[in-house]
Amino acid sequence: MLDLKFLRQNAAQVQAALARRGLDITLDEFLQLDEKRRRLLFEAEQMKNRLNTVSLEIGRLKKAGRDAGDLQSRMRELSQEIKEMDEQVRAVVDAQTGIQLSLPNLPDESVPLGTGAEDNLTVRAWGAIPSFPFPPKPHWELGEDLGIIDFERGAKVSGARFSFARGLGARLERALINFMLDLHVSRGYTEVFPPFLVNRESMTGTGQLPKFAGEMFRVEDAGYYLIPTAEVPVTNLYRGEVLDGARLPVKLAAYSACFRAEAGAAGKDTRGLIRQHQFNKVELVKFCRPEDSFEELETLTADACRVLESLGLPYRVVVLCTGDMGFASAKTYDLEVWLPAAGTYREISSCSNFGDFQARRANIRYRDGRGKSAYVHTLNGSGVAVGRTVAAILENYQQADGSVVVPEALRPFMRVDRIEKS
RNA sequence: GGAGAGAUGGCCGAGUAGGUCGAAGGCGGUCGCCUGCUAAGCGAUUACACGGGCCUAAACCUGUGUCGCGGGUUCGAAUCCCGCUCUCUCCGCCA
Repeated sequence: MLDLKFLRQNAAQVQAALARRGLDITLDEFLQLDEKRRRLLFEAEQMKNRLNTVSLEIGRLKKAGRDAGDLQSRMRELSQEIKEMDEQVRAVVDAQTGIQLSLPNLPDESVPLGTGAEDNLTVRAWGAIPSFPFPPKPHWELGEDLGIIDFERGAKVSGARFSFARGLGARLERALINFMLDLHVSRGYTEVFPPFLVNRESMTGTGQLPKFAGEMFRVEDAGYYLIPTAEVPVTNLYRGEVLDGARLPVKLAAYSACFRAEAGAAGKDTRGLIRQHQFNKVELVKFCRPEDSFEELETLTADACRVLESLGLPYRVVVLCTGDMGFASAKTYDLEVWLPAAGTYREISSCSNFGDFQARRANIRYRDGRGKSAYVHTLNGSGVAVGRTVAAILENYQQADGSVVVPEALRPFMRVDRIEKS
């Protein structure tokens, strides 16, 4: 959410920034509502002031044993008028807040201009792209042949975009989660295990609601939402709180299952682990001082890169252009891992600085010893998506005989050197 | 699921026969004084949001709202009534 006063005073600048995102949004209606709101508010407040003043007077008169019936009946009328006025104010505020909540964050000036994924810029690449003396198989074939991933029964038991992991496949999921969490904890993150269902307020706090209801699963009766990422519960951990400035930055690492409806992705990535309704992910979340957030984004991204480097998976880092960035983000780096069978890089992590956009929605502030409180800046990034890591390991470490070598760093967790058909 | 108790400022905790209560007192914080240093002591100060004064910002003054959330009664509600949420205790059930 953008600041009310900022919107009021810098409407042109905001419109220009949104235009960089490819959005043709005018703030005219918002500004008109704002003016109307202030006008009505002022009127309502004056009426209330009169009511309060006279009510005190009535109290005094009564105490003195004098009659105040006339004043009382007049105030009864005023009280009714105030009620109607409040009704009007509320309608205007709701309309204005609705617009405010639907405006995306402004891209940082360092973000390249563009309209879509093709305009993202590669920042750097790491690792040698492997060459195979045989045609590399896609991970779903490897997984099925090895008997470690079962897509068919996933579809039977649940539906399309669900799967079972089995045997060493299941152990691989668990190993990756433990490996990633251990790595991040060793770099100063505190491990958190969050709820997977959250309420509406939390989804609004991080920006999924009200705009993106269609992308999430919801528990009908209870009204809970299934989290699309641990970002939601972990960022909302401090919703409505004032953090001790001396404790910043707060760095948290959380494993969670993630649930996404993938509406609108019909026909995309229908095979394999790339786009499932449920997948595992380890997420990094930071709360920091405003002046530190862009530096924290760099280190957060580096922390995500470290996972891929430790696993020996070739990847590149791209900075998302203005047209491809997420709703709440001011700047985003995607990590893309190399998938040999497709011969392309695929997103495996997305690291974003949200500035105070989420903090304002979720009302997360900090305070130093004395002085006023201010909104923190929030950041998060995958560290990293587990399902896609499984896919990358299977494809990059496959052998001519169909077996898969286990990356060195994972062996303490897997307790085998190689995954073979059993 | 059944029975009961509760929710007040950064924290603890007063306040219910409705009327200067944004809220006593304490702790903590900040500033000043005192002190060779520390401890202790003394004085002051210490919620947030949104408006108006104000042309941009700060400071300041002023108004409105906020005592879990939402309604209601009343000229007037932290105090009375209704609904909801959450917390705690006991019983039952359960991984």
